[in-house]
Amino acid sequence: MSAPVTVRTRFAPSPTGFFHIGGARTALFNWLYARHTGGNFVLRVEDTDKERNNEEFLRVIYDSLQWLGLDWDEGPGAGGIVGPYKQSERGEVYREYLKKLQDTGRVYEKEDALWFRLEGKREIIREKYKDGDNILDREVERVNAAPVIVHDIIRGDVRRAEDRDFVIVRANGEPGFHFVNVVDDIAMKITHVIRGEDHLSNTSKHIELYNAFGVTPPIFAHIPLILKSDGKGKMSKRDRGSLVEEYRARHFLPEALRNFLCLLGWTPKNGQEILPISEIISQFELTDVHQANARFDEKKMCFFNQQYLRALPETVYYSKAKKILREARLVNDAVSPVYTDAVLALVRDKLSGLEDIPARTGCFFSENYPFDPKTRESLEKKGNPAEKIRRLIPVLEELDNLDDEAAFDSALARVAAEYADKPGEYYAPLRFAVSGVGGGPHLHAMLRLLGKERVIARMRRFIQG
RNA sequence: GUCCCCUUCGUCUAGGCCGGCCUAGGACACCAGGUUUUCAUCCUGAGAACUGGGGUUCGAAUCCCCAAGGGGGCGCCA
Repeated sequence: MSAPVTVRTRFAPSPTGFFHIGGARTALFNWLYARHTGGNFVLRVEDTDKERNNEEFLRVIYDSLQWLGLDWDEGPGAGGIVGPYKQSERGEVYREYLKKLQDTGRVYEKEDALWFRLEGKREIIREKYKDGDNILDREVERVNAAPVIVHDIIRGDVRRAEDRDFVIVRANGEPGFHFVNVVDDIAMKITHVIRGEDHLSNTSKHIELYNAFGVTPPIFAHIPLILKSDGKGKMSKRDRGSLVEEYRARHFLPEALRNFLCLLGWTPKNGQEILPISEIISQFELTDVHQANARFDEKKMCFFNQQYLRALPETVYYSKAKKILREARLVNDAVSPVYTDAVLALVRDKLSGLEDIPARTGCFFSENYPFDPKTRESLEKKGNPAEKIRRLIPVLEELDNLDDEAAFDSALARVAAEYADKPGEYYAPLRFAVSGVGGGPHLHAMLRLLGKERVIARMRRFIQG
């Protein structure tokens, strides 16, 4: 019996671009597994390539992780005993491990860089390789190394042989990815390496390094990739809808995105799709993660967002929605909070997401709302909307107010009867006249909230415009 | 080119390890009806898949082999 070991997972982003969905899902699975096992989730910044790194990208990563609720136990801002957690600050650790590796006699210098030497017979071969879209030809030294086995929780044992030496310290003196990745996972006592399947082929290099260091490799779990919603290949930061910060800017609910991401490559045993994170944490197992890549479906993502929006407590909804209204400059301090709340209550069940709020509520906060040309066109096919509105004005003026729905309906029915129309033909034009759009909340509730004076003024504006 | 991974409805998937309960279930999307005298809400319903070929077996979506297709790697990027 070996002593129980605390699980330590890590997310090791490289701040060379914005934070995309694939990275977020990798972070999420690492986080979930750590939380599930009561282990630690470490954040490590892989910023060895100084040319391509940038503070702003780093900020985006921290913010996005926090927004998604993926808190790290160790890492930048959180401290920890195996730091520092930025590779740019770990030069000493790398020098120490480089020395260890050099002592094994497996390191040699070529063209100012330091290389790791594989063991096996060597031969020079010509091989074809891909450079962008071109297939080119080159001469390389191939090593007939013994295959290594990657013990992968998700894929089983994968055999793969490395066939060429690789760089561990670049000519500019900076240590390279394979080296720092392995060194840090050793030094940080990482027990489970959960990363995208695109790293599976690299893992044989990593195992070679672990073997050279005389260290037992961690447990690997190569998770499936997220493919773009349409077209070929995996999702990349250039694809539309691939950036976490984009969903944040669009006021998606982070819990919804997170829940949706969980389901890309993993399914709860009970089949329930929308479930609280505590439930996901308790059900999450790496052995249940799928092997096949998944395509990102933004429509389903939106559905999740809508479901989470419906379930939001009222006070949370109001406060998030008001923030959006202020940002969109639809309301300011002069607008009554009671009126604002009433508007927000009215539109809530029509929203597919918080991002719809400005469009859905605009007509409640301005008398100069635009008229949607498409709706106008379809109304005009069924008759003359302006004429119908003109007929309604005197009748509505006779009412004391618009609070009584029955009184309003019967007034409208009288007009319809007078012109031998169906009452139903008057509702759509009236909605359009007072809001400028074809859909929206319950018509009567809208009229009541606007009040008789504003409604009639709006009807007049419609006739003139 | 080469190595590695994968392959159930349009998409995400259940089932596969322990072959018969699968005339393959759910979700999103789509389509059709209905309700709401407006509506992007709600309700009901329909269509929609085991990549192909061999094998093993009384019996295969489920096990084995091959092929095809998809994805990824093959950087002094990470």
